[in-house]
Amino acid sequence: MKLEKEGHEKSRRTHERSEKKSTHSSKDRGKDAELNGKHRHSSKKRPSDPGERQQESAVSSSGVKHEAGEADMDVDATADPDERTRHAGPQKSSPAGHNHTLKIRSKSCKERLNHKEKKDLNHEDGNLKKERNKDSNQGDGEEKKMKKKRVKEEEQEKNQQSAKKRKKQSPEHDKAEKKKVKKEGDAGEEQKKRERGKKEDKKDEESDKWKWWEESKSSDSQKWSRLEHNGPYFAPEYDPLPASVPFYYDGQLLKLSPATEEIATFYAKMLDHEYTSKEAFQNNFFTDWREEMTSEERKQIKTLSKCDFSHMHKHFLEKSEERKNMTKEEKQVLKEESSRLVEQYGFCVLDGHREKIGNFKLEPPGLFRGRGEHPKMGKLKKRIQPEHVAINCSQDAKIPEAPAGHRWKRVQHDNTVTWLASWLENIHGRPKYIMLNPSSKLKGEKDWQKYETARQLKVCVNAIRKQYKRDWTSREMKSRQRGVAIYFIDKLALRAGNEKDEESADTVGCCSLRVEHISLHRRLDGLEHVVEFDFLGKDSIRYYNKVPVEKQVFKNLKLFIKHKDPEDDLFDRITTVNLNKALNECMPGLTAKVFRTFNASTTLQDQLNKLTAEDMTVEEKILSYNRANRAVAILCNHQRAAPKTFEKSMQLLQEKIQKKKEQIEEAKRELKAAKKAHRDAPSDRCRKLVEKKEKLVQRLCEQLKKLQLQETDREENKVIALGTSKLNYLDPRITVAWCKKHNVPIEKIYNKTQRDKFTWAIHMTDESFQF
DNA sequence: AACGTAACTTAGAAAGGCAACT
DNA sequence: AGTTGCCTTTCTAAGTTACGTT
Repeated sequence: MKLEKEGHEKSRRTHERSEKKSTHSSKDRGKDAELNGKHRHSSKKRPSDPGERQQESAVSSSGVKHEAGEADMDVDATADPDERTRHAGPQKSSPAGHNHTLKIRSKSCKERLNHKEKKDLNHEDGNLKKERNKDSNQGDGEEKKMKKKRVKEEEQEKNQQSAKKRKKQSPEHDKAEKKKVKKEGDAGEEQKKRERGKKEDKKDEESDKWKWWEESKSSDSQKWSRLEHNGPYFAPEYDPLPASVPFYYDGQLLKLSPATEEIATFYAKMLDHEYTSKEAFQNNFFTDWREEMTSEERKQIKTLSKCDFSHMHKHFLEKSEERKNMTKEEKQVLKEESSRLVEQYGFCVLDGHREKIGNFKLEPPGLFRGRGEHPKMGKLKKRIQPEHVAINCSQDAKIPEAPAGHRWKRVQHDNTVTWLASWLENIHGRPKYIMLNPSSKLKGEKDWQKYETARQLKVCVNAIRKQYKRDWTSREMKSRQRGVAIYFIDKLALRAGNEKDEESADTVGCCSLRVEHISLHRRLDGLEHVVEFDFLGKDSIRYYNKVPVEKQVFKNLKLFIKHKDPEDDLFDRITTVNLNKALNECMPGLTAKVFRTFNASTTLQDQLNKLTAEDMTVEEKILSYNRANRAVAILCNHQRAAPKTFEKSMQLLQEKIQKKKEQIEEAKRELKAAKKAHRDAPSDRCRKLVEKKEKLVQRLCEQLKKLQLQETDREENKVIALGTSKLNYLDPRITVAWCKKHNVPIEKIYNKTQRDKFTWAIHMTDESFQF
């Protein structure tokens, strides 16, 4: 009974969600659920105790048993990463039509659903029997918690110690650290430092760098011992428009108050962006704008369409033109100014080392631009005042000075977090932070750890795959759904897919997939059991993919969608929370996103091994690397808008190719003629001419090949973004090892920023590294 | 458990800058 | 010298996950 109710609970939420215009708060939803679900128990809680569940399940059916047998015989399709890359990936999309179908969600089918779904699930649940493994790890979890607490306390005590005398590891980190630090003892460390000192003046930049990866890893919860910085840089005050730039309302000249004018300029600057043509954008903007007006202005300005921003718009175009046309000297002055800013605000001192800050500039006010169909697009992002900003630094540090006449919201000394300053953005009311640059120790160490976790998954992934395949035939619906969900996450590198509120764009990940996002094809394009995915993921990027799946998965999906409406959750019994909990029990530190890292890095390693040959030129090797990189980007669905100049530059390239072809034709004709001449009247001169022409043809053919390669490369890259995976998913040690092994200069693969971020990997990796 | 929130990672667009072409 | 096209950097939105509270 409860199981069935459990399912309703989540489906119910989706229904409410589709009623975008309704004013229901999330709290109301619960109430509704109770009212409408007459047949259900009134309790909303989901069963937590497996024992509780046992009683609810009824007799097993032969059907389920049968299925179980089949599943065991299924082959592991996931094992072949090649297959994975082949299937995953964006196809040419028709976003307009797509959005249309996705957006239309029927409005109210609560009753219908309740009834239907209940009936069906009832049936299925009747077939579910006692859980096989009823060992709950609850006790285990408790213990872990306690242990963590103890460790935390221990760490707090050690807080006072200085950075250089790094404490020995707490028991929790023992394992990880042994792996990482086996090389150097403290003595070696010291020696190295001294040596470094000697070289100091030779290579300023090099010697200055903190080789934190050569030190033993510091604790997990204590992020620093000492932290000092100069606070954030505030956006410059608003500089009012010159009187020569008019604003008209309904044909009448209107002098706006500075505050009102400032907001008007935000809109004016965006006038030729398609954003401003959207109704939601206009409404949100206008509402927020009016709120900031003086009462006088508010009385006058009532309709956005009567506002004439065109002069402002023109003014800003001219200004940017001016900026472009500045002389070198003027540009130089600006450059120096900005580097002074970096000098003053761009760095902090963390545990005695100067570290780069990532975003030391506070976000300036402006209009919020969400991605996709964001309901809040166009809203006013307010100016951040010092009174909104919290500062985090160490107790003994000099507290950054707030701008004259202002004070900070608060100053804290919390070394369990990494941020230097934080504030609440006013659009969603969520905190934002000023944190360190990716090249910093704090970020680097975490990054390293991430890849180590992914490598751990490599060790136990087979067991996990076995487990989720077992779950496909579980007698418990929840387990089946979890099994299929983890399978998707593993095979397709889907994101976890948290629930979202209506205040954001309607995008989904694995756990939040709805019935409407998949279609099942018993047979498609000569393949069996094909699932067609079509949904908007993070950043409203479309995921479209047709994937053949195991028969048992297919059967399960059919079961999951039975009697559900398109806008119901596909996985109505699971959430990211309990999915991650289950994963964590398989392997400490394992969560859904680890699969993405793991599969991405594994794919890169495999592809590199496969695509690189010793006899290749450096250029060819780089091409191979990019191909491998692209396989990963496709797997992770990293897309970009096609470059604006794509068609044009493609055409240019094709013209070049055409020309080359013509050249080849001509050269061939000449060759033929030369050969004929040589046959008719053999001579040394003729023979040489033939040779010369042969070489020419050969050379031209090679050039053609290169161009054509470039063409396919560019075509394939049209909507694929390689950067994201390179920066976030691919263990840099794979790349470094590959470069060393194949004598490819690292600069050809990583640009400056990337080298900075991955300095640790570049220093510590030798060519034998395998992910 | 459910919920809310904090902290941190991941993401694509836009701006900026630079070098190769015309 | 101006233009074009590509790559890098900056910006900040949008995810995930951990954790505390109710």
